[in-house]
Amino acid sequence: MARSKEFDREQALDAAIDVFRDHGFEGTSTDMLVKSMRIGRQSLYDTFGDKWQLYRSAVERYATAETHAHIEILRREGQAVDGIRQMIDRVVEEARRTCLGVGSICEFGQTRAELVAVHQVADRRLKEAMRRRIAEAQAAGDVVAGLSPVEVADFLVANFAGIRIAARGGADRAHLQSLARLALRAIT
Amino acid sequence: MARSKEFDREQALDAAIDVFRDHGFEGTSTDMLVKSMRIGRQSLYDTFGDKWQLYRSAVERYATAETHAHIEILRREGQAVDGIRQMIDRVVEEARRTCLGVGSICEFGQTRAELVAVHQVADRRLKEAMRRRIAEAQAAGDVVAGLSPVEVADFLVANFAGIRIAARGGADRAHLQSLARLALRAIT
DNA sequence: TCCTTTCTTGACTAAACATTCCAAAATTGG
DNA sequence: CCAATTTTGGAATGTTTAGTCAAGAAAGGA
Repeated sequence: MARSKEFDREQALDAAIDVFRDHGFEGTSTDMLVKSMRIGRQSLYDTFGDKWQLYRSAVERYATAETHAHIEILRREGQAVDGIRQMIDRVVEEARRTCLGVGSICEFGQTRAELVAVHQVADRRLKEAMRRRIAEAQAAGDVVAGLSPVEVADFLVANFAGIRIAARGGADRAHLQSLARLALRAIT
Repeated sequence: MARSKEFDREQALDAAIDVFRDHGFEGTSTDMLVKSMRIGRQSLYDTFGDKWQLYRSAVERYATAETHAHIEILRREGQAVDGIRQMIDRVVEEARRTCLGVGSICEFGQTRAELVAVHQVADRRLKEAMRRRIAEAQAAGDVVAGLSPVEVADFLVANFAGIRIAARGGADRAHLQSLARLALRAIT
């Protein structure tokens, strides 16, 4: 069991994630992090190395959690197409909070190998699960059969990003729901 | 006519746009700007005010040019649906270069009223032109009649962002073309 | 030619920054 | 209750930053 004195590493990381989501890497200072994480400056450096490693850890943790949440909801429903629908609905519902994945890709593109690796792992995991579920939905006649599951998964993920950017730009819920509806329309 | 000694303000702004596209606002230093723009430090402050005003001017100029390019290609073809198709193709073709519009929305969201205003103007102009062309395509039977032109325009713009993020994340041309194809499929 | 205006250059300031150091306080295991 | 371990917060360090200043070079007009 964890000692009570030591601060909760994952809880602190979650606080860091919140800050990075709102301000990006360059827009976040170590002071902001220390205050939000409610740990001493030295603890931050002892536990996470430096600002960059903390950011990398935050992105990794976020990507893992987000991927897991996606996959979980995707598989929850009996009918594959319902799982897909609920996955999109969830993106709409959560879109008000900035996505750290989108943020880090926007900020760094492919310039940091460490980040690219994190994104690749999450991307592969998510899309593999999606492809299986899409094929299932195709077999059930709920998703158009002429499209490859790979294409469909890529398209949906791109639309997640599109919905999130629209939300960050100020689009309201109805607007986002309309985007989701049309994305779904493309594949059914 | 412009004097020959004075540097070209718009040319310098274009150079600034290039830097901001790649590194964002926070990731760009005034040194980087001065070097890329090939003007003296003092000239930068005299001409553009400060780093933030320069950024705002860059985003505004970029948004205006990008909107204009979109609309121009949208209207070039005789058939409305062909204009729409070519507009999407252009996004795919240019997607390798980071979009400053997407970048600034990602970095600042709605936190800076000055930026929100710039984006709103561009957004309104582009979508108005798109709605007209979409209605035209619907009348010709090339775009599904059951959808409102407003919805379709919003959907396409969101997919532009999705395609651009995918490209920034490393997707190759074939991947982007597939995204474009599916987006078009949703509305035809 | 001289004068005015504009651009450049490099040095400068002052603040913010990430990171390290240190000593005190807190917490735990024994 | 003691000793080892951690956490903390403030001070210190050295770098980077945005922005200013002042002297000089280039150009154009008279």
